[in-house]
Amino acid sequence: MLATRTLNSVRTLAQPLIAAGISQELLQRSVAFARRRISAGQALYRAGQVLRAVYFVNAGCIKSVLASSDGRERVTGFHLRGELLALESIGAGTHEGDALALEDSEVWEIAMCDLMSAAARQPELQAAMTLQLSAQVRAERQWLLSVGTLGAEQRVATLLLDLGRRLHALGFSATHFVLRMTRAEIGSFLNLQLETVTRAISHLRERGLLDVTRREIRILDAQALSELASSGATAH
Amino acid sequence: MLATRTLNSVRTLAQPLIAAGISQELLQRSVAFARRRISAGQALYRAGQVLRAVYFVNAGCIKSVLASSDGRERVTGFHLRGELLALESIGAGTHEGDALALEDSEVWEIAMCDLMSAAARQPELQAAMTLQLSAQVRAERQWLLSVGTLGAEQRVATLLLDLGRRLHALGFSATHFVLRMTRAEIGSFLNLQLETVTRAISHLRERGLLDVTRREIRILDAQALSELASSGATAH
DNA sequence: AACGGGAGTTGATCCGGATCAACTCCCGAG
DNA sequence: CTCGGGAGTTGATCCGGATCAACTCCCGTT
Repeated sequence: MLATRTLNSVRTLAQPLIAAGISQELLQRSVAFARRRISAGQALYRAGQVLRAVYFVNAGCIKSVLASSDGRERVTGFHLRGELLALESIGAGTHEGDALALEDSEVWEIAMCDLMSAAARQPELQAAMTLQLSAQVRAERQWLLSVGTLGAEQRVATLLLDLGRRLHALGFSATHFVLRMTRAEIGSFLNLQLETVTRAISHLRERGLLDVTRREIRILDAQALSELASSGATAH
Repeated sequence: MLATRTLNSVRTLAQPLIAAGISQELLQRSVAFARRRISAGQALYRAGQVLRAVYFVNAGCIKSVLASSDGRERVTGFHLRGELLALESIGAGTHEGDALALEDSEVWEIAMCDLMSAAARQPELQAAMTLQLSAQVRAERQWLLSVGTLGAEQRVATLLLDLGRRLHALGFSATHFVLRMTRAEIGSFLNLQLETVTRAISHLRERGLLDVTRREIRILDAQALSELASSGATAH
């Protein structure tokens, strides 16, 4: 089955390691790590905690959340297998945000001190980290552009297509999957209210682009969806 | 004169090198670079061009712009002395966006091949790049949070305070400066229309927090301004 | 089986900022 | 000096999404 590739230059919203140059294999032979299971709803780490490790998501789905001192808060990403968490907190000493498991998940915990010494020994690992981070900056910028430019429906469509694409890259169906997050979490990520997310999804369903039952999504017309997602900037 | 420090934990919107660990001095002795002058309005580089160098801003003001294939476009940053440009395009091979001088500026051009070989020789330079990039990711996230959470006036206030803070760090006044960018460029950065920027500034003036004459800004009550900037999320 | 509660849906209304439309002001070119 | 045009300001109106308010539905408990 061929990937339902979008035609336009939509970049992926998160940055899987493989694309960025840190192969899982390079990690495995370069540094020691410990497997760790987190059950749904549990925190992998919290904002402000001392940065002791970075985490490779091996299974499940993790959301990262950034909160400001005065209570404002936003989901900054949904992370699937193959993504690296907390790397951006290197240099800060503490975690910048929370990471919560949306379902039972497994991560590989890579102790900071091991990572640092391995990176010092192995220049290609250090270089891979640089690549990984620069790709993350690019993804973040692209996302900022999308959120700022697209209307509510377009943002939702973009997210659904992106999730499908990422799941497909992991061997799952790109068009039929189950959301691991609530409407509120989607809204927080897309900078929309949960009602608006619901309405956008409903509208996409009415137009025959999707089939939806609670969290279960079936993309019926990926082509049309991706055209919608990148169509004229209705701004907001 | 003491810095008009904001009380809350506002992070700087851009990431000066010094804070992130690449000292200017480390750069100077590690790699060769060429001085290059760009006059106002000229491009330092354009999206899609092959990434031949990264640039250290030594004087002036440079804006970076990200555009999507379908015409949407956003200013992603205003860069002053001490900032490094195009680092996030490492690994992409080509520049992700345009960089335009907002006034006559000087940059130090660091050829990619030199940077790469220097980084391979000097682990601390490679590590510094990692730090720089991770700080950039954090700044980007913080900004995403702000733009998504704050109302128009709060965003404008945040930007003005931030510019003041950064200028102050360079030895200039934090409260009296001249904007190098148009209202439209500010709007593009803040995800607002230019009229909205104008109105926000006017309103801040009416409330006695600012004194404004075209591009000349005088912050009269930094305290109140910073309280406003971080006050309750009126969302948008 | 009844209950309770979180998640999702849908409708009505409101509002912040976008959009459209004149203006003014300043600056640079001839 | 005059002229032209880009930048900024201000007002009027519109609209997308926020907000408020019922609902329904599903699932897990007791």
